[in-house]
Amino acid sequence: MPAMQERYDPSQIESAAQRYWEDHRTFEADDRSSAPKYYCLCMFPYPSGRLHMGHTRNYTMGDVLSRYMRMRGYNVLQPMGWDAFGLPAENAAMANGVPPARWTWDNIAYMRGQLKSLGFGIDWSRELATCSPDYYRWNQWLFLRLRERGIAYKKTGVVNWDPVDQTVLANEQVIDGRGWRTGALVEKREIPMYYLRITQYAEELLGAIGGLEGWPERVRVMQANWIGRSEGVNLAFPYDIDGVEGELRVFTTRADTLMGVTFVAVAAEHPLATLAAERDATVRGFVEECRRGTVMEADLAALDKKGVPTGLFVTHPVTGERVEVWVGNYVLMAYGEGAVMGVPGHDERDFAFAKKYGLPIVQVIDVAGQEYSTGAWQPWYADYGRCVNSGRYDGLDYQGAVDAIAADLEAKGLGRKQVNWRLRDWGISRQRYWGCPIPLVHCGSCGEVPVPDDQLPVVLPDDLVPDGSGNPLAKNTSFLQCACPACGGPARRETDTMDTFVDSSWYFFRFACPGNDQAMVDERAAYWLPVDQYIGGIEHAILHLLYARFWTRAMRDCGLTTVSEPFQNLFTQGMVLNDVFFRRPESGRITYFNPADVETQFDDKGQRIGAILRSDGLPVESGGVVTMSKSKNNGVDPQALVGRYGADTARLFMLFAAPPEQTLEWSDEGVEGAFRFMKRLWKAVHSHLATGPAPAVDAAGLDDGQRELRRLAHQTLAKVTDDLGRRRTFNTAIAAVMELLNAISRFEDASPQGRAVVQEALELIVVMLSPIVPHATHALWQELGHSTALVDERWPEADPAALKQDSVELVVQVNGKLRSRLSLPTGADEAAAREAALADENVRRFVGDRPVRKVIYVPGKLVNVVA
RNA sequence: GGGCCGUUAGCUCAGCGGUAGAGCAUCCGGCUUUUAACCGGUUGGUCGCAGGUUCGACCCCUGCACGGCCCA
Repeated sequence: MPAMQERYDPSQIESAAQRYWEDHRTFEADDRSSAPKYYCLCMFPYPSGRLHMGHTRNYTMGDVLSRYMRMRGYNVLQPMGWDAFGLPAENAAMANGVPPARWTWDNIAYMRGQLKSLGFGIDWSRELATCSPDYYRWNQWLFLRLRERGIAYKKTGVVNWDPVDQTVLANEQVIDGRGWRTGALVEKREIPMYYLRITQYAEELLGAIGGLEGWPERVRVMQANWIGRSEGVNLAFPYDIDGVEGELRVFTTRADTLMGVTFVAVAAEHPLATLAAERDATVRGFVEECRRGTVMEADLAALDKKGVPTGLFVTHPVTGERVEVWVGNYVLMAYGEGAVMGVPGHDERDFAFAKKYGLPIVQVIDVAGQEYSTGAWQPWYADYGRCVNSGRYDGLDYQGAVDAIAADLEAKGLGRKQVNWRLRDWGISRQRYWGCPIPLVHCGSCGEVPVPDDQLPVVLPDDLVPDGSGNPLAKNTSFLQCACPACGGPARRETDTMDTFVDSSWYFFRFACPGNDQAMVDERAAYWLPVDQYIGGIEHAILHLLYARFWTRAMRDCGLTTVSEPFQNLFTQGMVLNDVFFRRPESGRITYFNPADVETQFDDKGQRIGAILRSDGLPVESGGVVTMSKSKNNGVDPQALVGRYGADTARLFMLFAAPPEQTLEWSDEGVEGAFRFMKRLWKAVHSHLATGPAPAVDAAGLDDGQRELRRLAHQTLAKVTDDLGRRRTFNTAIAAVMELLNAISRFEDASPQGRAVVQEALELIVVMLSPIVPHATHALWQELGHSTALVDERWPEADPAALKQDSVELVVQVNGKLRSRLSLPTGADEAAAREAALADENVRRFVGDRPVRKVIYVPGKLVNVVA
């Protein structure tokens, strides 16, 4: 072997290591193995053109776990693919006149190269793209199975309609109620769409959250809130308006407050609101205003509560009194019955509403020891208590009142107990081109006909260029025209495509069985699923994960898998932030400058005092630290980083700079620091080797200094093992290795055993860092005299003998304050510790004349003398 | 409006009932035919605020303040 390069040269080291892994097909996973399997999956990217730092961070974490588990002896699968359908490709097509397909495949090719340059241990033989017919044919196939089972069904839904472009807009294409291209006021339109009956699984999806022990608590809470089960009473306020009889239905979780109802409020789209709007211009104006307003709960909650009376009255189901109907801007048609009962005495929102419009407020719940006043809202008004002013329900508690009222309503046919869900069925139709075609045909004589399985896939033409005016599929006769599969007559294909969340709801199954053109999944999926570790951004905590959990169950009920929960463990990594710099000219638009072009200025204490643009030397304003984004021009290009410092430095910095679950603030100094560490490591090995081969460690013959370094090395191994394996805190693992390397450089013992201990410690460092900086460690392992490839090594165990200490230092406190330290032999008992502590000069001084009341002893840690 | 998370050295973070630590930055000193340099040392902390529990609280509890993330 040629002598080791003194200089750390990442580009040469990294291409050599990557070539080795590729030549040896190191990361191609075995579909059957006697070793336990480990399926490590990162959320696949949308092929937007370039990897951003968030991807890089995500995939680095997945790679560390994959490589670590591989060294623990697992049969590891780490695949990668592309979430390749979606709107950005259509936007790019419009901007550049290039078909979405070509744009997408070009992006994939580039980004694949980026991922390879970062050295991720991915099994590329399983790569998939959701825009490929081999993949999406199974979307279509399963859709047809779900349709047969009544899980997929058709009903009308509301879409955003741009009247100028004559096209349907996605929610993100509507900005302040206007179309993003035309600026025209967007209208709501009702059109037929396909839905998946996810609500049929609501109970199961909710109940199973309790079993997701490997998921972050906050994600579980978010999912539970999203599904939103609530128990209550569905009840009716009958009415007779101009001889037309009907019932206004409401759902309430607080039926115990029914006797406190002083009004009811309905959504702007509610039939009674429509009726009132026909007769009253004020109502009509208000309804219009509401329709343009938000449907987001977050906005609703912060909204100024507004309403107008309709002049219509309904009958209270218990008292028979007249109750006026209001239209409220805070009532959602899509939730519950689109109407709520107004109980201003015990609902904060209703209270504010009643105050604003001078509606009566009645106390009907009493909480012991509390004084009720209609003057101002008190938080306890919403608490459970006993009924008052409620006639025959007086004195009942919450459950008693709900039971009694529900029973009375049921007897009258005016209500019953009900479980209500916030979750709604999943609308999957998109009036867009670049997506998976919905495999249906419309025939004049047979109606809607499914495409037979043997004619799947319905292939999306890949040469169309959308122009913004509607779905190009609807104008493409070669796609549109077809023969009816039932009667053979002329028919028209469905032009709606599927929501891209469908594509990502099962890609993890397909990674397990690539290449199967006969079935959606096969027995290989049974081997690999469920995913052992799923890693991705918190922004997918709700929709993607919920849809995947649902789709997996749908596949299960079609007999395709026995798995119900696709993701055993979930890890959500934090986002990557960076400084924002800008100038705002007196007139004109704000301009953002990339932090790479800005120089930060410090005073002589190192405090940041300002920043200037390099190109003109003039100051720029700082906008704080926010998520990297195109709009703020504060992204850092992973490729530039790899080119300048190498993949290992990029990986090291991203893992070291912040705990995995927290946000990471970009710092060029931090990157430099990581690079210096790589050089230091390289040099430490080089200078150690320069003095010739080291003998084996003779554990029994070490002096104190040697034993101490060896103990630190094994302690570090124990910590890093725990940090990578259990705690998943890569930053602390790296910090511990840094400390060990510092200790090695301070260790000046050129004796044979001194050098043996250094050799062992350096080898441990190289092994411990290998999942994190795999390229440099691959090279260093061989420099340290091994003919094996580091990636195929087993993870070592800390030697218990090396960890043992002869003596322990005990902290001695008097009344909880540190006053002294003791060194005692390992295994000294309480009596010895107590005796030594009480004999200590400092302890005696602080205890003084007072009698010792108590001595607290924590073995191996401390003695606390209470006087 | 609600839910969740955070607040420890100038910065980024460890520590989660028992000695307040690391990396980076600063400063000082070396080394160097410096130019993607390196080495040694130094400085730096009412652990957000106020109560409570405890022999003992950065750590547990309560309240408050500030910041972040999420809510078709």
